[in-house]
Amino acid sequence: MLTFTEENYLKAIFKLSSKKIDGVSTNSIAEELSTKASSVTDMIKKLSDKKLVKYKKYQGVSLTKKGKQIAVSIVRNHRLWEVFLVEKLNFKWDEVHDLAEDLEHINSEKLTDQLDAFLEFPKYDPHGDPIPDKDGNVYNHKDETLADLQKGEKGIVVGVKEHSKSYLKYLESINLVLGAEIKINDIVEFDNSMSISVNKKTVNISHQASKNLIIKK
Amino acid sequence: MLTFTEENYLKAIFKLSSKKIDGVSTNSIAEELSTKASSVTDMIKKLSDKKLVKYKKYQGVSLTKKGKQIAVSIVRNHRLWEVFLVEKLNFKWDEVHDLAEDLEHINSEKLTDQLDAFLEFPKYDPHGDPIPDKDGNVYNHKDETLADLQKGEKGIVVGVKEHSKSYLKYLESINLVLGAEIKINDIVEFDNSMSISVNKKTVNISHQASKNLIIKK
DNA sequence: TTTAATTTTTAGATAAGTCTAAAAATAAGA
DNA sequence: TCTTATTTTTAGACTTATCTAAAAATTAAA
Repeated sequence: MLTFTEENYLKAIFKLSSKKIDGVSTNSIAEELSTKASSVTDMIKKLSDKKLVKYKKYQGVSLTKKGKQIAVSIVRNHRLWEVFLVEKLNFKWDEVHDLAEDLEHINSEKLTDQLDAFLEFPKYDPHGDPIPDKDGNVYNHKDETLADLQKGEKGIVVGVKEHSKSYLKYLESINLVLGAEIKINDIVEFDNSMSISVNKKTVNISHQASKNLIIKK
Repeated sequence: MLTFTEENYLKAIFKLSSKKIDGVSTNSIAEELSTKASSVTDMIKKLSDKKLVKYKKYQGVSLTKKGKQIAVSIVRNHRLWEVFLVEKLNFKWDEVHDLAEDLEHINSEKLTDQLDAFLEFPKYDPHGDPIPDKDGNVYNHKDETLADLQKGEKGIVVGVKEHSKSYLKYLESINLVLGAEIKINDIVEFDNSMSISVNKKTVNISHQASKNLIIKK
């Protein structure tokens, strides 16, 4: 059995791995977990002893098959709990992350599978992130964002690339929730801000905001 | 914020307090938590510093108002999660304890209250133990057990005093579940075992088993 | 390619929770 | 009451996860 902390390291390495092909750096893990590089080195040695990560000094780190399995199952837990909190307990999409961070560490395959069934096997969490299936397969959205659309094009909101409370609250306030239909009215060339239509209302949205909204055409 | 361990100590002291009027002994806490008396002494000092327990050397320990509040809220969490696991996720009553031991430590008043509402404000957990309300009030069953009934009397199963897997499984195998109606056919004077009727079937039950089954006449 | 900057690792310390073994206090028995 | 037995506490040590500060390795720049 792994500690809470060990599991969080695996999850962090998994998250960072998806962005980089080669080994993940000590520093990036430290930043992801708000800790120090020296602490990361210590922990990586431990995870390496347990054959959960591949590690060579100064060369970065990557997950072994076993380590990846564990990381994915934690992500699966996390996202299923988020669905539960939003769908069943009426939480808002900006309120569930911290609770799911705790709930994800409750390790019981039966619990996870029963929860999955109870929620009727959801494919995505409340932020549009894909929920890994029982075998650990994850089907990510294509990385097309609102910022990639041209004037006149239409799209549907399917996810977010930024999960901060403030961003999520902002999106909700202008009805940019999952499933919302968007039409691009205009793009300001100067700062790439957009005038868009959502729910028959027109709003302006900054580039900073539009490039974090995942869209399906 | 308290650690997992600190919370477990408070819960243990709360449990033991309900059986004794004066201070709870170091040894009994050690036994309850499967740890050593010396560890208990150390932790009690810490909890005392935090004003969660009243403690005088060699005189045992008792919860302060604040300590009791925390303990009760953990018990509330525990029992609500047990209801969730049984009612919503189809767990058996002998499978939920360990999971609830983990889930109970997720501290969020909102989570607890929303869960309570989602479950439609249950009064008892799957073992018949009362669920403390939001204000910390607990309404225990009268301590009348099957062993207290006389020949010819009838009763309804409302709870158990022993929570082991083996006992719970055994009860279920003879249909002695919450709500079951029992009639005492006969009592063997020699060993106080009983012949009883449940669901129109007749079974024999030992004194050891009957004295742990809480009954309402 | 040699020096400078950055990243990573080591060394040594700290805090939490635990343990064993021994000392101190309390309770029980003759 | 005095001695023995039991309970509780103290002392010192260990483990896990963390930190700071300094050393080592790698990368970047002149």
